[in-house]
Amino acid sequence: MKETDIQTEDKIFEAATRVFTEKGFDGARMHEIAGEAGINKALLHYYFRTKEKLFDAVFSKLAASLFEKFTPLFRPGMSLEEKIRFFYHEHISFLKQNPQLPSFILNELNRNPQRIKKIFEKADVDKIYNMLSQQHPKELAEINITRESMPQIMASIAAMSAFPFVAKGIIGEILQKQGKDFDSFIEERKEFAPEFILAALKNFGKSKKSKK
Amino acid sequence: MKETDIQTEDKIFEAATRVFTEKGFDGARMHEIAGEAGINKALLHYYFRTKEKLFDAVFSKLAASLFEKFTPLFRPGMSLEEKIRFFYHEHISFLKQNPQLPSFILNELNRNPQRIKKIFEKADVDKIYNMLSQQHPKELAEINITRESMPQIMASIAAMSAFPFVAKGIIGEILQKQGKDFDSFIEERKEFAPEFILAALKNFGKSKKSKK
DNA sequence: GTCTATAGAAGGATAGAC
DNA sequence: GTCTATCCTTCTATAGAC
Repeated sequence: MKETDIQTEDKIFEAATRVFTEKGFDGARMHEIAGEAGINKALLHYYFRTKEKLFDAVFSKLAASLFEKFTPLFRPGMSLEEKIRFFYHEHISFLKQNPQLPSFILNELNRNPQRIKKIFEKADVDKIYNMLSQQHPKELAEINITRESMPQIMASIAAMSAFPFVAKGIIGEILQKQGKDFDSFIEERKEFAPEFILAALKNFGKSKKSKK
Repeated sequence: MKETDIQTEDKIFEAATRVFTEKGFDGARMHEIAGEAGINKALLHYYFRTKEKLFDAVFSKLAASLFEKFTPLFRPGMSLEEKIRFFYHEHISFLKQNPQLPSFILNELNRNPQRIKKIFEKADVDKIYNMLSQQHPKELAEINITRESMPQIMASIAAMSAFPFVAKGIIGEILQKQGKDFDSFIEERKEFAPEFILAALKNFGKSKKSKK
């Protein structure tokens, strides 16, 4: 019966993923998850014991899948500019398939700061800066990216792709009045975001240098 | 007794504001709001009848206060560049005092799309574009802002100030490892955001034009 | 207007049969 | 492993005294 075990556990996990991402921890109901999975409430507890544990399993996996998408930025063999274009293309395509993901993750992370530490021994800006400056020493110097300015720049890069999804409600509504829709806005964004960031970085580097 | 009525109603409203912004609608508990207000659960219902109605009152006011901050962008007498600098300074200062506001508003807006329409008869990008192009015809042309590119640009401008607060959990954690803190990151951002956006707009306009 | 007490519903979790 | 039935707690909301 190992087969069915795994099948059921997976069904539960997928149902929980849907319900939790849509409603959040507080808004999700165990009986709704059971319904989505086509099984019974008691079985949820049989497999995952508590709501909290079920949530943790779902959250950890989703958080990992989200942040994993940043790794291409550190793969060698591409110029910085290529990496940025490639990153946005991949990242936004992924988010388009999972539009509630950024909201969900960022929110639960704000509510439960403890969760952060579990996942983020990795998220060390200094390491990221070291890797980038090894791979792109000239480019970073040219556009004036320093260890100091890294957090501001990284936050801005992430903002360009994640924010539209976090603000999907309003943006969708606004677009609708223009006779446009969210999906084509997002499609455009795959091009717009990297162009915008590259333009900013080029000019930003220049203005900083000329001041000195 | 009108005096005390208003005092109590205000106390409830303020307590509800704190609890709802911190925990969201689903996470908030009426008895916690009552406790925060220093009164009794029954009194909440006496003044606001239901949790839903109390939430609506709080939400409407907060959403209005948040989006109100965008109006300086349409006040005449400033160059576009000055407006952008001024906007970020004011907006980020405001958010620094109310760091959970963007998360709260955007989230509840995603969960309850009906709410949007109540508040946003105003949010019409075309109107905004018309106002801006009347006040800054040359400047807009120079940096190549068109009716078409408005949504992308507006989303990017909003992202630069709102996103750091939405992602406060992670960003704070990452900064901590560098021996920095979120507040000084935000303080820096008042300068960084406008410089970054202005740099992007300048260069973005150029690259688009030179392609044609 | 404000309180105590409580109704009534819903949620998470478990016991026990199959 | 899966189900039904049920316990226990918590939550929103109301009744009724003061």
